[in-house]
Amino acid sequence: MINIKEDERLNKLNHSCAHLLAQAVKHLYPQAKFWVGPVIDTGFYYDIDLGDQVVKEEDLETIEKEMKKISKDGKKIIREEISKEEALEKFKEDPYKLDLISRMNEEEQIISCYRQGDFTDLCRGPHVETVKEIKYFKLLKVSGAYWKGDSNNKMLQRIYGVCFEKEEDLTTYLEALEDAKNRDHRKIGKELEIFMTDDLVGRGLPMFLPKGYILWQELENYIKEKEKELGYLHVMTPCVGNVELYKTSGHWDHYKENMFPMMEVEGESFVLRPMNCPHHMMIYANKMHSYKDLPIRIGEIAHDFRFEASGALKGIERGRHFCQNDAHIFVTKEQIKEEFKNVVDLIFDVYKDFGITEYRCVLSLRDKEDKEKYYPDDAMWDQAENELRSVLKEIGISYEEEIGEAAFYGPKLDVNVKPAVGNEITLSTCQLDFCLPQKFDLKYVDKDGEKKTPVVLHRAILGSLDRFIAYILEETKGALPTWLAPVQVKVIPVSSEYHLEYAKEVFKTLKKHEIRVELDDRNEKLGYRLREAQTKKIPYTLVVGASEEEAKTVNVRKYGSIETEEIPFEKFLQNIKEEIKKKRH
RNA sequence: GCCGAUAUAGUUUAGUGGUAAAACAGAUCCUUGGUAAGGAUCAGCGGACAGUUCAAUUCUGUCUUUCGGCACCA
Repeated sequence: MINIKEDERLNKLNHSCAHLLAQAVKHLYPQAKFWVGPVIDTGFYYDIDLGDQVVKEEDLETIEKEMKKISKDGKKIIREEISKEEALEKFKEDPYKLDLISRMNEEEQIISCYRQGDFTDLCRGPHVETVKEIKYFKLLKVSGAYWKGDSNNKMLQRIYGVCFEKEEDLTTYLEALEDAKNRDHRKIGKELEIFMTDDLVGRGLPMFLPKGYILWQELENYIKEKEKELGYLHVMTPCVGNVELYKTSGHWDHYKENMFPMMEVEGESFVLRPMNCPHHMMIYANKMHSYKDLPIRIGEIAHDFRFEASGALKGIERGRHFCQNDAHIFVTKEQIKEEFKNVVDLIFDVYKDFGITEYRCVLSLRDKEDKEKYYPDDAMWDQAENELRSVLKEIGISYEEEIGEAAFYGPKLDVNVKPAVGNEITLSTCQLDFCLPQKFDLKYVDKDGEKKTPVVLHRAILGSLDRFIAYILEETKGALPTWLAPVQVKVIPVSSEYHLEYAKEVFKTLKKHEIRVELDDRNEKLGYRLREAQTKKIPYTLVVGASEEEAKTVNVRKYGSIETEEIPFEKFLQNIKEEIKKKRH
């Protein structure tokens, strides 16, 4: 989909459209005060304070009409420059504008405004020449948005829209939005019976259905195999822990808001764990380690529970229970660089297998000013941040640094992707931690016989299995690669009366070779049964009738293709087994 | 959590101040077929709790769910 912010002409057009929106809103709601109206990747929005009034979805049409009216009127958009003093005087009734002016650089004494007819807005520009050029636009949605993005602040009204040069571009864009909705994992997950939710079970607590659990197990086995090859040791730990465990780790202080409330039983207090780092710390502490043992890599497909804000829940992409593909790697300070590189290599090795090519790497660093959130050890932080940075540079992946995004215990690398609908999500993460090992007083005996504290790398490659499944459902639109498909082959006898025996033979042989196969011997028309195999996105459909029975062949149709091929059954069996074994994109 | 919307059959949707419709899926029967929907019959529905009303699925309120955003985040 086109990125509007990065296209020079569209950027200008959308920015001007935001002004047009503001002008229309001012006509309809004279009390309106305006905050900012930036261009974003998907169009533009404007944040507006309407006092006690609220814009509803049904009002968008009225606003659009007013915008069209102003556009037709065709006023010129005129740039005006005034001094800072003049601006302060001109907008003295408008606290939002005053805020914007006061945030400008000391040196900036000249302030530019754009005027169109009866409306003037503070703005750097650039804009199109006249409002007449703003013709093919649509207001998409309205919502609340906190002023300056801070939930302690007042909530303003945000109206989203998009504008194009040509009508057909707008139509194409709106169709693409619809298309994205059809790719949404919540829709596909329901259609293909991957997972379900139920009010009675509870909000944000999805359940995997038989077909979904097959997918789940394949992914679990896949990643565990990879990890085993790399020297990971897998463990299993309980989902409930004594609250003292989390007080020791510091999570109780830093993370309580996101945890289910404490359970008090027989004088003891327990919590549902939001993560399993502390459990793995205790596993490390279970015995004395030598420097020769490090790195020690402890992995777990771990069930965790987080009390996510109700508005944040989103199918299996974000629930209150999820399963992390988690591991904690205990290393010496000297090993940080190499092991971090190993993890990054593993991430991209996995991405290659799944054909994931569109992602954004973020190096999350601490905010040096925020003394409260982050573990206070500047030397450690500096060292850690520098080492991660140097590994990323060495490997040569492009990344962005974000200040203040680090975990309280250390800096991290996040790999983010865009879902079909909604904001960017983190798929993989690797976090450096020099804090927990100290809190749990972990030690290893070094060469010189001295006890030293290791450093920990927290990492998740598939992130959470739940989220990863959501992601690949959207990427594949539900047409999963054969090795992941819950049903890999559908066998359809042309006639259940005459060809059933051979069909059963094919079915049984495939089953014996652990191919996930279904036999459709229902008394339905062939076309009907074929259609169903296609809508369920089954990778291979085998039609068998008289000629196939005679020649011991199968008529193969691959999902998404209308071509068919008659090949010896033995050959098909061999091919599919090889394909599944490869597990490659 | 906040702002707004939303809730009808297993699913996707229609409709109504007088107890509800269709398609697909399901069951039974007929149909015996060559690459995306053969036919007939049957069964199945108003998120919860209040209020207004002779009468509420329909109007109002509260709660809950889901969705779009904000904030938060694997």
